[in-house]
Amino acid sequence: MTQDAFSKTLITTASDQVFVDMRREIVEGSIAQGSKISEPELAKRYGVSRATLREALNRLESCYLIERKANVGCRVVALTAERLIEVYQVRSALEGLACRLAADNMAADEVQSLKQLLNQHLQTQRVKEGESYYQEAGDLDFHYRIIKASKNEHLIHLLSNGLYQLIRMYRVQMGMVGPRVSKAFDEHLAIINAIENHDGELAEMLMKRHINASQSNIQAKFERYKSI
Amino acid sequence: MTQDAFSKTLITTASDQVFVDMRREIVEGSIAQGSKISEPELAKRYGVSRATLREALNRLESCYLIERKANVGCRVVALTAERLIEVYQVRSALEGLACRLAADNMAADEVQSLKQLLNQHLQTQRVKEGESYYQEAGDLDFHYRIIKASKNEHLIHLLSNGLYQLIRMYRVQMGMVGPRVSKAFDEHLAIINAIENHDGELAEMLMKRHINASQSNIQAKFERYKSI
DNA sequence: TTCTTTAAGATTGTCGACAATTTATGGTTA
DNA sequence: TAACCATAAATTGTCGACAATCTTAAAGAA
Repeated sequence: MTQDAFSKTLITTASDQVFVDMRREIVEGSIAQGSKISEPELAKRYGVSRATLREALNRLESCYLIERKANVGCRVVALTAERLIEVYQVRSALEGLACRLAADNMAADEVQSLKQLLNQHLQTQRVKEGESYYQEAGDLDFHYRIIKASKNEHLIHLLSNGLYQLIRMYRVQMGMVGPRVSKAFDEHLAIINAIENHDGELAEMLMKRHINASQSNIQAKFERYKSI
Repeated sequence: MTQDAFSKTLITTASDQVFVDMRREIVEGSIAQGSKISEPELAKRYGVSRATLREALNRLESCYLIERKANVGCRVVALTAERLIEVYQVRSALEGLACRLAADNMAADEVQSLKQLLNQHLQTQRVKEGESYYQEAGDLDFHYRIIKASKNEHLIHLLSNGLYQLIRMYRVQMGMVGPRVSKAFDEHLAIINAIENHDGELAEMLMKRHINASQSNIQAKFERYKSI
Protein backbone atom coordinates (compact mmCIF):
# COMPACT_ATOMS: atom_id res chain seq x y z
CA MET A 1 0.00 0.00 0.00
CA THR A 2 1.52 3.29 -1.11
CA GLN A 3 0.37 6.87 -1.45
CA ASP A 4 -0.11 9.27 -4.33
CA ALA A 5 1.83 12.51 -4.15
CA PHE A 6 -0.74 14.91 -5.50
CA SER A 7 -4.04 13.94 -3.99
CA LYS A 8 -2.73 11.95 -1.03
CA THR A 9 -4.83 9.07 -2.27
CA LEU A 10 -4.03 5.77 -0.64
CA ILE A 11 -3.23 3.20 -3.29
CA THR A 12 -4.42 -0.17 -2.06
CA THR A 13 -6.09 -1.97 -4.90
CA ALA A 14 -5.31 -2.44 -8.57
CA SER A 15 -8.08 -0.04 -9.53
CA ASP A 16 -6.53 2.60 -7.26
CA GLN A 17 -3.33 2.30 -9.27
CA VAL A 18 -5.12 2.49 -12.60
CA PHE A 19 -7.09 5.48 -11.35
CA VAL A 20 -3.99 7.40 -10.32
CA ASP A 21 -2.11 6.47 -13.49
CA MET A 22 -4.95 7.41 -15.81
CA ARG A 23 -5.53 10.61 -13.92
CA ARG A 24 -1.93 11.64 -14.43
CA GLU A 25 -2.05 10.77 -18.11
CA ILE A 26 -5.22 12.76 -18.61
CA VAL A 27 -3.99 15.77 -16.63
CA GLU A 28 -0.70 15.79 -18.52
CA GLY A 29 -2.36 15.23 -21.86
CA SER A 30 -0.88 11.82 -22.69
CA ILE A 31 -4.47 10.78 -23.07
CA ALA A 32 -5.79 13.56 -25.23
CA GLN A 33 -8.68 15.75 -24.18
CA GLY A 34 -11.94 14.89 -25.88
CA SER A 35 -10.69 11.48 -26.98
CA LYS A 36 -12.91 8.45 -26.69
CA ILE A 37 -11.95 5.83 -24.17
CA SER A 38 -12.09 2.22 -25.27
CA GLU A 39 -12.52 -0.07 -22.30
CA PRO A 40 -11.08 -3.22 -23.90
CA GLU A 41 -8.08 -1.32 -25.23
CA LEU A 42 -7.20 0.43 -21.97
CA ALA A 43 -7.82 -2.68 -19.90
CA LYS A 44 -5.26 -4.50 -22.00
CA ARG A 45 -2.84 -1.58 -21.81
CA TYR A 46 -2.94 -1.42 -18.02
CA GLY A 47 -2.99 -5.18 -17.73
CA VAL A 48 -6.24 -5.41 -15.76
CA SER A 49 -9.73 -6.70 -16.43
CA ARG A 50 -12.52 -4.48 -17.63
CA ALA A 51 -14.18 -4.59 -14.22
CA THR A 52 -11.10 -3.09 -12.61
CA LEU A 53 -10.78 -0.50 -15.34
CA ARG A 54 -14.43 0.49 -15.01
CA GLU A 55 -13.97 1.02 -11.31
CA ALA A 56 -11.22 3.50 -12.14
CA LEU A 57 -13.38 5.14 -14.80
CA ASN A 58 -16.13 5.70 -12.28
CA ARG A 59 -13.78 7.59 -10.06
CA LEU A 60 -12.34 9.61 -12.89
CA GLU A 61 -15.89 10.64 -13.65
CA SER A 62 -16.35 11.74 -10.04
CA CYS A 63 -13.52 14.21 -10.40
CA TYR A 64 -14.80 15.49 -13.72
CA LEU A 65 -11.94 14.23 -15.87
CA ILE A 66 -14.11 12.01 -18.04
CA GLU A 67 -17.76 12.00 -19.05
CA ARG A 68 -19.92 8.94 -19.51
CA LYS A 69 -23.00 8.22 -21.53
CA ALA A 70 -24.93 5.04 -20.94
CA ASN A 71 -24.38 2.36 -23.57
CA VAL A 72 -22.07 4.67 -25.45
CA GLY A 73 -18.92 5.09 -23.42
CA CYS A 74 -16.49 7.55 -21.94
CA ARG A 75 -14.78 10.61 -23.29
CA VAL A 76 -11.99 12.61 -21.76
CA VAL A 77 -13.32 16.02 -20.84
CA ALA A 78 -12.70 18.75 -23.41
CA LEU A 79 -11.09 21.95 -22.23
CA THR A 80 -13.20 24.88 -23.35
CA ALA A 81 -13.05 28.52 -22.34
CA GLU A 82 -16.63 28.35 -21.04
CA ARG A 83 -15.84 25.39 -18.85
CA LEU A 84 -12.75 27.12 -17.51
CA ILE A 85 -14.83 30.09 -16.43
CA GLU A 86 -17.37 27.84 -14.75
CA VAL A 87 -14.72 25.96 -12.84
CA TYR A 88 -12.97 29.10 -11.71
CA GLN A 89 -16.21 30.67 -10.53
CA VAL A 90 -16.77 27.66 -8.33
CA ARG A 91 -13.17 27.53 -7.24
CA SER A 92 -13.24 31.18 -6.26
CA ALA A 93 -16.29 30.70 -4.07
CA LEU A 94 -14.97 27.56 -2.41
CA GLU A 95 -11.41 28.65 -1.82
CA GLY A 96 -12.68 31.99 -0.61
CA LEU A 97 -14.67 30.10 1.98
CA ALA A 98 -11.69 27.92 2.81
CA CYS A 99 -9.54 30.98 3.34
CA ARG A 100 -12.07 32.61 5.63
CA LEU A 101 -12.33 29.46 7.71
CA ALA A 102 -8.55 29.16 7.77
CA ALA A 103 -8.29 32.71 9.10
CA ASP A 104 -10.72 31.78 11.85
CA ASN A 105 -9.19 28.45 12.76
CA MET A 106 -5.50 28.51 12.02
CA ALA A 107 -3.20 28.22 15.00
CA ALA A 108 -0.18 30.47 15.38
CA ASP A 109 2.34 27.74 14.65
CA GLU A 110 0.47 26.73 11.52
CA VAL A 111 0.63 30.30 10.29
CA GLN A 112 4.34 30.40 11.00
CA SER A 113 4.85 27.19 9.07
CA LEU A 114 2.98 28.64 6.12
CA LYS A 115 5.04 31.82 6.20
CA GLN A 116 8.14 29.71 6.27
CA LEU A 117 6.97 27.82 3.23
CA LEU A 118 6.53 31.08 1.37
CA ASN A 119 9.98 32.26 2.41
CA GLN A 120 11.43 29.08 1.04
CA HIS A 121 9.77 29.81 -2.24
CA LEU A 122 11.14 33.34 -2.25
CA GLN A 123 14.67 32.24 -1.58
CA THR A 124 14.61 29.53 -4.18
CA GLN A 125 16.37 30.78 -7.26
CA ARG A 126 13.82 29.18 -9.50
CA VAL A 127 11.10 31.42 -8.15
CA LYS A 128 13.00 34.61 -8.87
CA GLU A 129 13.65 33.42 -12.35
CA GLY A 130 10.03 32.57 -12.83
CA GLU A 131 10.48 28.92 -13.51
CA SER A 132 7.71 26.43 -13.38
CA TYR A 133 8.42 25.04 -9.94
CA TYR A 134 6.61 27.72 -8.05
CA GLN A 135 3.66 28.02 -10.31
CA GLU A 136 3.03 24.31 -10.29
CA ALA A 137 4.00 22.44 -7.15
CA GLY A 138 4.67 25.48 -4.97
CA ASP A 139 1.49 27.32 -5.69
CA LEU A 140 -0.42 24.10 -5.34
CA ASP A 141 1.14 23.49 -1.97
CA PHE A 142 0.28 26.95 -0.72
CA HIS A 143 -3.34 26.65 -1.70
CA TYR A 144 -3.55 23.12 -0.41
CA ARG A 145 -2.34 24.13 3.03
CA ILE A 146 -4.97 26.81 3.33
CA ILE A 147 -7.67 24.46 2.15
CA LYS A 148 -6.54 21.93 4.71
CA ALA A 149 -6.50 24.60 7.41
CA SER A 150 -10.19 25.26 6.84
CA LYS A 151 -10.76 22.05 8.81
CA ASN A 152 -13.91 21.50 6.79
CA GLU A 153 -13.57 17.93 5.55
CA HIS A 154 -16.32 18.24 3.00
CA LEU A 155 -14.78 21.36 1.52
CA ILE A 156 -11.34 19.79 1.52
CA HIS A 157 -12.62 16.79 -0.37
CA LEU A 158 -14.55 18.90 -2.85
CA LEU A 159 -11.49 20.92 -3.71
CA SER A 160 -8.60 18.49 -3.58
CA ASN A 161 -10.39 15.43 -4.96
CA GLY A 162 -12.80 17.29 -7.17
CA LEU A 163 -11.67 20.55 -8.67
CA TYR A 164 -7.93 20.53 -8.36
CA GLN A 165 -7.05 17.87 -10.89
CA LEU A 166 -9.25 19.60 -13.41
CA ILE A 167 -7.56 22.92 -12.73
CA ARG A 168 -4.16 21.28 -12.98
CA MET A 169 -5.23 19.86 -16.33
CA TYR A 170 -5.90 23.33 -17.68
CA ARG A 171 -2.68 24.73 -16.26
CA VAL A 172 -0.40 21.89 -17.31
CA GLN A 173 -1.77 21.67 -20.82
CA MET A 174 -1.64 25.44 -21.27
CA GLY A 175 1.91 25.49 -19.94
CA MET A 176 1.33 27.98 -17.15
CA VAL A 177 4.57 29.80 -16.48
CA GLY A 178 5.15 33.44 -16.90
CA PRO A 179 5.25 36.94 -15.51
CA ARG A 180 2.41 36.38 -13.06
CA VAL A 181 4.65 34.38 -10.79
CA SER A 182 6.08 37.28 -8.81
CA LYS A 183 2.75 39.03 -8.60
CA ALA A 184 1.12 35.88 -7.32
CA PHE A 185 3.79 35.68 -4.69
CA ASP A 186 2.87 39.10 -3.35
CA GLU A 187 -0.77 38.14 -3.28
CA HIS A 188 0.07 35.02 -1.30
CA LEU A 189 1.89 37.19 1.18
CA ALA A 190 -1.09 39.49 1.63
CA ILE A 191 -3.34 36.50 2.18
CA ILE A 192 -1.10 35.12 4.89
CA ASN A 193 -1.07 38.44 6.66
CA ALA A 194 -4.85 38.54 6.70
CA ILE A 195 -4.94 35.00 8.04
CA GLU A 196 -2.40 35.87 10.70
CA ASN A 197 -4.60 38.74 11.83
CA HIS A 198 -7.57 36.39 11.86
CA ASP A 199 -9.31 38.74 9.48
CA GLY A 200 -11.55 36.21 7.76
CA GLU A 201 -13.47 38.70 5.71
CA LEU A 202 -10.34 40.22 4.21
CA ALA A 203 -8.69 36.84 3.73
CA GLU A 204 -11.69 35.61 1.79
CA MET A 205 -11.75 38.68 -0.39
CA LEU A 206 -8.05 38.55 -1.14
CA MET A 207 -8.20 34.89 -2.02
CA LYS A 208 -11.12 35.45 -4.36
CA ARG A 209 -9.27 38.25 -6.10
CA HIS A 210 -6.13 36.16 -6.28
CA ILE A 211 -8.03 33.37 -7.99
CA ASN A 212 -9.86 35.74 -10.29
CA ALA A 213 -6.53 37.22 -11.35
CA SER A 214 -5.24 33.72 -11.94
CA GLN A 215 -8.29 33.03 -14.04
CA SER A 216 -7.77 36.10 -16.21
CA ASN A 217 -4.19 35.05 -16.71
CA ILE A 218 -4.91 31.50 -17.80
CA GLN A 219 -7.84 32.68 -19.87
CA ALA A 220 -5.63 35.07 -21.83
CA LYS A 221 -3.25 32.20 -22.46
CA PHE A 222 -6.19 30.12 -23.51
CA GLU A 223 -7.29 32.61 -26.15
CA ARG A 224 -3.80 32.78 -27.58
CA TYR A 225 -3.57 28.99 -27.53
CA LYS A 226 -6.85 28.55 -29.34
CA SER A 227 -6.08 31.15 -32.00
CA ILE A 228 -2.96 29.31 -33.09
CA MET B 1 -35.79 4.69 -20.32
CA THR B 2 -37.45 6.85 -17.71
CA GLN B 3 -36.51 9.79 -15.53
CA ASP B 4 -36.08 10.37 -11.82
CA ALA B 5 -38.22 13.12 -10.31
CA PHE B 6 -35.74 14.62 -7.89
CA SER B 7 -32.43 14.75 -9.65
CA LYS B 8 -33.70 14.52 -13.24
CA THR B 9 -31.40 11.54 -13.64
CA LEU B 10 -32.05 9.53 -16.76
CA ILE B 11 -32.67 5.91 -15.84
CA THR B 12 -31.33 3.73 -18.62
CA THR B 13 -29.51 0.81 -17.09
CA ALA B 14 -30.19 -1.54 -14.22
CA SER B 15 -27.55 0.16 -12.12
CA ASP B 16 -29.27 3.49 -12.71
CA GLN B 17 -32.41 2.04 -11.20
CA VAL B 18 -30.59 0.57 -8.23
CA PHE B 19 -28.80 3.87 -7.72
CA VAL B 20 -32.02 5.89 -7.65
CA ASP B 21 -33.79 3.35 -5.45
CA MET B 22 -30.99 3.10 -2.94
CA ARG B 23 -30.59 6.83 -2.87
CA ARG B 24 -34.22 7.27 -1.97
CA GLU B 25 -34.02 4.62 0.73
CA ILE B 26 -30.95 6.21 2.24
CA VAL B 27 -32.36 9.73 2.10
CA GLU B 28 -35.61 8.61 3.67
CA GLY B 29 -33.89 6.49 6.26
CA SER B 30 -35.17 3.08 5.16
CA ILE B 31 -31.53 2.15 5.00
CA ALA B 32 -30.33 3.47 8.34
CA GLN B 33 -27.56 6.02 8.61
CA GLY B 34 -24.26 4.56 9.69
CA SER B 35 -25.31 1.04 8.81
CA LYS B 36 -22.94 -1.28 7.03
CA ILE B 37 -23.81 -2.26 3.50
CA SER B 38 -23.48 -5.90 2.57
CA GLU B 39 -22.96 -6.27 -1.15
CA PRO B 40 -24.23 -9.85 -1.47
CA GLU B 41 -27.30 -9.08 0.61
CA LEU B 42 -28.30 -5.93 -1.28
CA ALA B 43 -27.55 -7.49 -4.64
CA LYS B 44 -30.01 -10.25 -3.83
CA ARG B 45 -32.55 -7.78 -2.53
CA TYR B 46 -32.52 -5.67 -5.69
CA GLY B 47 -32.27 -8.73 -7.89
CA VAL B 48 -29.03 -7.76 -9.62
CA SER B 49 -25.49 -9.02 -9.64
CA ARG B 50 -22.79 -7.61 -7.43
CA ALA B 51 -21.16 -5.86 -10.38
CA THR B 52 -24.34 -3.90 -11.02
CA LEU B 53 -24.75 -3.10 -7.35
CA ARG B 54 -21.17 -1.92 -7.05
CA GLU B 55 -21.71 0.43 -9.96
CA ALA B 56 -24.55 1.99 -8.01
CA LEU B 57 -22.46 2.12 -4.83
CA ASN B 58 -19.77 4.04 -6.68
CA ARG B 59 -22.25 6.67 -7.63
CA LEU B 60 -23.75 6.87 -4.16
CA GLU B 61 -20.26 7.53 -2.92
CA SER B 62 -19.88 10.37 -5.43
CA CYS B 63 -22.85 12.14 -3.87
CA TYR B 64 -21.58 11.56 -0.36
CA LEU B 65 -24.35 9.23 0.78
CA ILE B 66 -22.04 6.31 1.53
CA GLU B 67 -18.39 5.97 2.43
CA ARG B 68 -16.07 3.24 1.25
CA LYS B 69 -12.94 1.73 2.64
CA ALA B 70 -10.83 -0.58 0.51
CA ASN B 71 -11.20 -4.25 1.37
CA VAL B 72 -13.62 -3.38 4.15
CA GLY B 73 -16.80 -2.13 2.56
CA CYS B 74 -19.40 0.60 2.55
CA ARG B 75 -21.24 2.42 5.28
CA VAL B 76 -24.15 4.78 4.98
CA VAL B 77 -23.01 8.23 5.98
CA ALA B 78 -23.72 9.18 9.60
CA LEU B 79 -25.49 12.44 10.22
CA THR B 80 -23.52 14.44 12.76
CA ALA B 81 -23.88 18.05 13.79
CA GLU B 82 -20.31 18.77 12.66
CA ARG B 83 -20.98 17.34 9.24
CA LEU B 84 -24.17 19.37 8.95
CA ILE B 85 -22.26 22.56 9.59
CA GLU B 86 -19.64 21.64 7.03
CA VAL B 87 -22.21 20.91 4.38
CA TYR B 88 -24.14 24.08 5.02
CA GLN B 89 -21.00 26.20 4.90
CA VAL B 90 -20.31 24.81 1.44
CA ARG B 91 -23.91 25.10 0.40
CA SER B 92 -24.06 28.71 1.47
CA ALA B 93 -21.01 29.60 -0.61
CA LEU B 94 -22.18 27.71 -3.69
CA GLU B 95 -25.81 28.78 -3.68
CA GLY B 96 -24.72 32.31 -2.93
CA LEU B 97 -22.68 32.16 -6.10
CA ALA B 98 -25.56 30.59 -8.00
CA CYS B 99 -27.86 33.35 -6.86
CA ARG B 100 -25.47 36.07 -7.94
CA LEU B 101 -25.08 34.49 -11.36
CA ALA B 102 -28.83 34.08 -11.63
CA ALA B 103 -29.30 37.78 -10.90
CA ASP B 104 -26.87 38.56 -13.70
CA ASN B 105 -28.26 36.12 -16.24
CA MET B 106 -31.92 35.58 -15.61
CA ALA B 107 -34.23 36.79 -18.35
CA ALA B 108 -37.39 38.75 -17.53
CA ASP B 109 -39.75 35.91 -18.39
CA GLU B 110 -37.77 33.51 -16.22
CA VAL B 111 -38.09 35.90 -13.30
CA GLN B 112 -41.82 36.16 -13.90
CA SER B 113 -42.13 32.40 -13.94
CA LEU B 114 -40.28 32.18 -10.65
CA LYS B 115 -42.52 34.83 -9.08
CA GLN B 116 -45.51 32.91 -10.29
CA LEU B 117 -44.18 29.75 -8.67
CA LEU B 118 -43.88 31.57 -5.38
CA ASN B 119 -47.41 32.93 -5.69
CA GLN B 120 -48.67 29.43 -6.23
CA HIS B 121 -46.97 28.42 -3.01
CA LEU B 122 -48.55 31.31 -1.17
CA GLN B 123 -52.02 30.54 -2.41
CA THR B 124 -51.75 26.89 -1.65
CA GLN B 125 -53.57 26.18 1.57
CA ARG B 126 -50.92 23.80 2.70
CA VAL B 127 -48.36 26.53 2.75
CA LYS B 128 -50.39 28.75 5.01
CA GLU B 129 -50.93 25.89 7.34
CA GLY B 130 -47.26 25.14 7.41
CA GLU B 131 -47.50 21.66 6.04
CA SER B 132 -44.58 19.79 4.64
CA TYR B 133 -45.28 20.43 0.98
CA TYR B 134 -43.65 23.81 0.84
CA GLN B 135 -40.71 23.01 2.98
CA GLU B 136 -39.90 19.90 1.03
CA ALA B 137 -40.81 19.91 -2.64
CA GLY B 138 -41.65 23.60 -2.93
CA ASP B 139 -38.57 24.95 -1.27
CA LEU B 140 -36.49 22.50 -3.24
CA ASP B 141 -38.08 23.67 -6.44
CA PHE B 142 -37.41 27.31 -5.68
CA HIS B 143 -33.77 26.73 -4.94
CA TYR B 144 -33.40 24.40 -7.87
CA ARG B 145 -34.70 27.00 -10.30
CA ILE B 146 -32.22 29.57 -9.11
CA ILE B 147 -29.39 27.09 -9.29
CA LYS B 148 -30.43 26.23 -12.82
CA ALA B 149 -30.63 29.90 -13.73
CA SER B 150 -26.98 30.35 -12.84
CA LYS B 151 -26.29 28.67 -16.19
CA ASN B 152 -23.07 27.32 -14.70
CA GLU B 153 -23.22 23.61 -15.52
CA HIS B 154 -20.46 22.68 -13.15
CA LEU B 155 -22.12 24.49 -10.29
CA ILE B 156 -25.48 22.97 -11.15
CA HIS B 157 -24.02 19.49 -11.08
CA LEU B 158 -22.16 20.10 -7.84
CA LEU B 159 -25.33 21.22 -6.10
CA SER B 160 -28.07 19.07 -7.53
CA ASN B 161 -26.11 15.84 -7.92
CA GLY B 162 -23.78 16.41 -5.02
CA LEU B 163 -25.05 18.35 -2.06
CA TYR B 164 -28.79 18.30 -2.42
CA GLN B 165 -29.48 14.67 -1.66
CA LEU B 166 -27.35 14.95 1.44
CA ILE B 167 -29.21 18.02 2.56
CA ARG B 168 -32.53 16.33 1.87
CA MET B 169 -31.33 13.44 4.00
CA TYR B 170 -30.84 15.74 6.97
CA ARG B 171 -34.14 17.49 6.45
CA VAL B 172 -36.25 14.42 5.83
CA GLN B 173 -34.81 12.47 8.73
CA MET B 174 -35.12 15.43 11.08
CA GLY B 175 -38.69 15.98 9.93
CA MET B 176 -38.27 19.57 8.88
CA VAL B 177 -41.59 21.28 9.16
CA GLY B 178 -42.39 24.12 11.42
CA PRO B 179 -42.69 27.83 12.07
CA ARG B 180 -39.85 28.77 9.75
CA VAL B 181 -42.00 28.15 6.72
CA SER B 182 -43.62 31.57 6.53
CA LYS B 183 -40.39 33.35 7.34
CA ALA B 184 -38.60 31.41 4.63
CA PHE B 185 -41.30 32.48 2.22
CA ASP B 186 -40.59 36.14 2.90
CA GLU B 187 -36.90 35.54 2.39
CA HIS B 188 -37.60 33.89 -0.93
CA LEU B 189 -39.58 36.94 -1.95
CA ALA B 190 -36.73 39.29 -1.08
CA ILE B 191 -34.33 37.14 -3.08
CA ILE B 192 -36.53 37.26 -6.15
CA ASN B 193 -36.76 41.01 -5.92
CA ALA B 194 -33.00 41.32 -5.85
CA ILE B 195 -32.75 39.01 -8.84
CA GLU B 196 -35.37 41.01 -10.71
CA ASN B 197 -33.32 44.15 -10.13
CA HIS B 198 -30.23 42.32 -11.35
CA ASP B 199 -28.58 43.17 -8.06
CA GLY B 200 -26.19 40.23 -7.91
CA GLU B 201 -24.38 41.37 -4.82
CA LEU B 202 -27.55 41.71 -2.79
CA ALA B 203 -29.03 38.51 -4.16
CA GLU B 204 -25.93 36.60 -3.11
CA MET B 205 -25.98 38.08 0.36
CA LEU B 206 -29.69 37.39 0.87
CA MET B 207 -29.33 33.80 -0.29
CA LYS B 208 -26.40 33.22 2.04
CA ARG B 209 -28.36 34.59 4.95
CA HIS B 210 -31.40 32.56 3.99
CA ILE B 211 -29.32 29.40 4.01
CA ASN B 212 -27.59 30.31 7.24
CA ALA B 213 -30.98 30.85 8.87
CA SER B 214 -32.09 27.50 7.54
CA GLN B 215 -28.97 25.96 9.00
CA SER B 216 -29.62 27.41 12.45
CA ASN B 217 -33.14 26.09 12.29
CA ILE B 218 -32.23 22.55 11.37
CA GLN B 219 -29.34 22.59 13.79
CA ALA B 220 -31.63 23.50 16.68
CA LYS B 221 -33.85 20.61 15.69
CA PHE B 222 -30.79 18.44 15.53
CA GLU B 223 -29.79 19.22 19.10
CA ARG B 224 -33.27 18.44 20.35
CA TYR B 225 -33.29 15.24 18.30
CA LYS B 226 -29.98 14.08 19.68
CA SER B 227 -30.81 14.84 23.30
CA ILE B 228 -33.79 12.52 23.25
C1' DT C 1 -8.66 -14.25 33.45
C1' DT C 2 -6.52 -11.73 29.74
C1' DC C 3 -3.78 -11.34 25.87
C1' DT C 4 -1.84 -13.34 21.66
C1' DT C 5 -2.01 -16.49 17.85
C1' DT C 6 -4.23 -19.11 14.55
C1' DA C 7 -7.58 -20.93 11.75
C1' DA C 8 -12.30 -20.70 9.82
C1' DG C 9 -15.73 -17.88 7.87
C1' DA C 10 -17.35 -14.07 5.44
C1' DT C 11 -16.62 -10.02 2.53
C1' DT C 12 -14.50 -7.41 -1.03
C1' DG C 13 -11.55 -7.20 -5.33
C1' DT C 14 -10.80 -9.13 -9.78
C1' DC C 15 -11.52 -11.98 -13.70
C1' DG C 16 -13.46 -13.95 -18.13
C1' DA C 17 -17.75 -14.84 -20.60
C1' DC C 18 -22.39 -13.75 -22.19
C1' DA C 19 -26.33 -10.49 -23.21
C1' DA C 20 -28.02 -6.03 -24.71
C1' DT C 21 -27.18 -1.97 -27.13
C1' DT C 22 -24.89 0.98 -30.20
C1' DT C 23 -22.03 1.89 -34.24
C1' DA C 24 -20.23 0.69 -38.71
C1' DT C 25 -20.95 -1.51 -43.21
C1' DG C 26 -23.02 -2.49 -47.38
C1' DG C 27 -26.77 -2.94 -50.30
C1' DT C 28 -31.24 -1.20 -52.07
C1' DT C 29 -34.28 2.34 -53.75
C1' DA C 30 -35.75 6.89 -55.08
C1' DT D 1 -25.83 10.77 -55.63
C1' DA D 2 -28.26 10.71 -51.36
C1' DA D 3 -31.26 8.64 -48.12
C1' DC D 4 -32.88 4.62 -46.00
C1' DC D 5 -32.94 -0.03 -44.23
C1' DA D 6 -30.88 -4.48 -42.84
C1' DT D 7 -27.09 -6.92 -41.34
C1' DA D 8 -22.52 -7.47 -39.14
C1' DA D 9 -19.10 -5.92 -36.01
C1' DA D 10 -17.75 -3.79 -31.98
C1' DT D 11 -18.70 -1.79 -27.48
C1' DT D 12 -20.91 -1.46 -23.13
C1' DG D 13 -23.79 -3.62 -19.39
C1' DT D 14 -24.39 -7.60 -16.56
C1' DC D 15 -23.46 -12.03 -14.64
C1' DG D 16 -21.38 -15.90 -11.82
C1' DA D 17 -17.03 -17.74 -10.09
C1' DC D 18 -12.43 -17.39 -8.11
C1' DA D 19 -8.65 -14.94 -5.51
C1' DA D 20 -7.18 -11.76 -1.96
C1' DT D 21 -8.19 -9.52 2.19
C1' DC D 22 -10.47 -8.62 6.38
C1' DT D 23 -13.25 -10.15 10.46
C1' DT D 24 -14.56 -13.33 13.85
C1' DA D 25 -14.05 -16.96 16.96
C1' DA D 26 -11.66 -20.48 19.03
C1' DA D 27 -7.46 -22.25 21.14
C1' DG D 28 -3.36 -21.72 23.65
C1' DA D 29 0.18 -19.15 26.57
C1' DA D 30 1.28 -15.86 30.17
